[in-house]
Amino acid sequence: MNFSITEENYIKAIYHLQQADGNVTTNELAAELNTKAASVTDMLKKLKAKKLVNYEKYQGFRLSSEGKKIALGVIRKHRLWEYFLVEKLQFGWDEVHEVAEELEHISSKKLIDKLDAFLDYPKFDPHGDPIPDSNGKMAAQKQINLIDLPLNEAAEIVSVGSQSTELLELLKHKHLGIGTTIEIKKRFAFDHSMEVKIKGQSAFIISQQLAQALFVRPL
Amino acid sequence: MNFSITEENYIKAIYHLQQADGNVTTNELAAELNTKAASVTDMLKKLKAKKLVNYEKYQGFRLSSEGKKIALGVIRKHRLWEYFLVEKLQFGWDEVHEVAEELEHISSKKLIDKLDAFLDYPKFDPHGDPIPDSNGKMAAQKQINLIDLPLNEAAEIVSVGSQSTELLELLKHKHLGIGTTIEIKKRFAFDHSMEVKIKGQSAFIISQQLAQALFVRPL
DNA sequence: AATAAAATTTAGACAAATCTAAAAATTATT
DNA sequence: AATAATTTTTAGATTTGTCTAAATTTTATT
Ligand SMILES: [Mn+2]
Ligand SMILES: [Mn+2]
Ligand SMILES: [Mn+2]
Ligand SMILES: [Mn+2]
Repeated sequence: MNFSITEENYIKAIYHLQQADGNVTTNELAAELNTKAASVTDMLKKLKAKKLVNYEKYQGFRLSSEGKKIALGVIRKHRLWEYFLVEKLQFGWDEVHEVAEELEHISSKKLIDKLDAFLDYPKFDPHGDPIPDSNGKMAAQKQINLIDLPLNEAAEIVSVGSQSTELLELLKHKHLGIGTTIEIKKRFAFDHSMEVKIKGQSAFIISQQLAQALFVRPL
Repeated sequence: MNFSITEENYIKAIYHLQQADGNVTTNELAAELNTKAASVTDMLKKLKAKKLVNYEKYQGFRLSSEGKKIALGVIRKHRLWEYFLVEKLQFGWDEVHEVAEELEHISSKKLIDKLDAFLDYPKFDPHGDPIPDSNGKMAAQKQINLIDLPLNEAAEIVSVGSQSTELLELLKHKHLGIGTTIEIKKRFAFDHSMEVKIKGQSAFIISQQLAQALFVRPL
C-alpha cells in the first residue's frame, strides 16, 4: 500500500513520540506536527481504518507493527538523504533537516536501496542517529547523555537532542558539533553547569540545558 | 512564490506542449496529464489568477514569461536528477523518468545547485535533452531527426522522441541507445524504412517510425 | 462526591484537486 | 446560413486535510 505525505508525517511523528512516551496523546501529536487536536483526531480515524495505529477514543494510541514498519521506512529515507546531503553535497549537518523532510517522501524503494549502496551502507546519519537497513533493523543507540558522562573521560559527540536553530547557533558559537571529542573537568552542583574541555581549546562552561541536549559515546 | 506539485506538473506540461504547438488547447493538456478537460479548465483559472499563463476562455493558452521561468526550473530539476540517477546510482537511462517525476518537486534551490556542482554541471540529461542552468539557459538542441541524416554520415544518437516502454524495448533489442554511433546505408522509398549500420555489427533495417523517434548529432 | 479544568472528539465549514453531466461556444459540414 | 459535431466551460459532487466552536469525556481539585 502507498501512503500520502501527510500520513507518512503523522506516522513518523507518532513513532518518535512513542519511543519516549509509550502511549501518545492527541495534544502531544498536535504540538509535534504544528496542527490542531481536531485534525489529529480526524487523521487517527483514518490511520486506524488502515490498521496502522491502535487507537481507542480518549485512550491515546500507538503504532501497530505495520505502522512501525512504515515509520522505519520513512526514517531510513530521511537519514540516508541527510547523510547524502552532508557527505556528497557538502551541506552542513545543521542545514539538512528541512530538505530531508521533503526527500523522505520519494516513494521508489529501488532509489533508496541504490542510494544506500552508493553511500556504502552508512550506519549513522550526520546527527548520530542510526539508519535502519532495508529490513528496518538499525544499530542500538549506545550513547549516553553528556550530563551522565563521568569526569575526565573523553567521549565523542554523536547526536544532538533537537534541531532547533537556537541550539545550533549555540553549538556553532562554542565550536561543538558531531564528532567533537569532549571531556568533563568539573561539575557545579548549584546550577548543574559543567566545565568541559575540547582538544586545542581552553576549558569553558556549558549550561545544564546544553549538556542535556548533547549525546556522546565514551571513547 | 511556491507552487504545488500539481501546479508544477501543469506548468511543465504546458511548456512541453507549447514548444511543439505554439498555442495549447484544453483537450491536449488533459490528454497529456491523463485528466479531464473540466479539471484543466479549473486549473487554468488558478494559473491565470497567478499570472503564470495567458489564457482567454475558449481561446487556448500559453505560459507567461513568469510561467516559463517556473517550467524551466522544474525541467532543470528533472533532468539533473535523471543524470544523477544514471551516473551515480547506476540506474538504466530507461528507468529514471518516473523517479525524476517525483524528485523534480523537491523545492530547495540550494539542493539543486549543489547537486549540479556535484555532478560537474552536466549539459545534457541521459536522454540527450539539454539541462537548463540556474538562470534557465540551456544549450540549443542542435540535433536532427535520424530520418533527415544524409547517407553515409556518421552521427551519434543523442535523444529519443518518447519514453514509452514499447520504444525502449525495441531499442534494447536492436542494441541502440544514447551515445550509439549510427550511419544510414540505404533508404527504401516504398515504406521509408532504412538500412543502418552501427560499428561492430552487420547492417540492419529500421522502420520509418523508429527512425522518427531517434535524434542524432552528426559527427 | 461534586465541581472545575483540561483533553479529546464531533459538527460544520473551507480550500485544493478531481470528477460527471449539462450548458455554452466554437468549428466544421451540409 | 443553418445545422451538426466538437471543444470548452460551468454546475454540482467528492475526497483529503485542515480549521473553529461546541459538545463530550476524562482528570484534577475542592
Ligand atoms: Mn516529511
Ligand atoms: Mn537526522
Ligand atoms: Mn512531476
Ligand atoms: Mn529526460
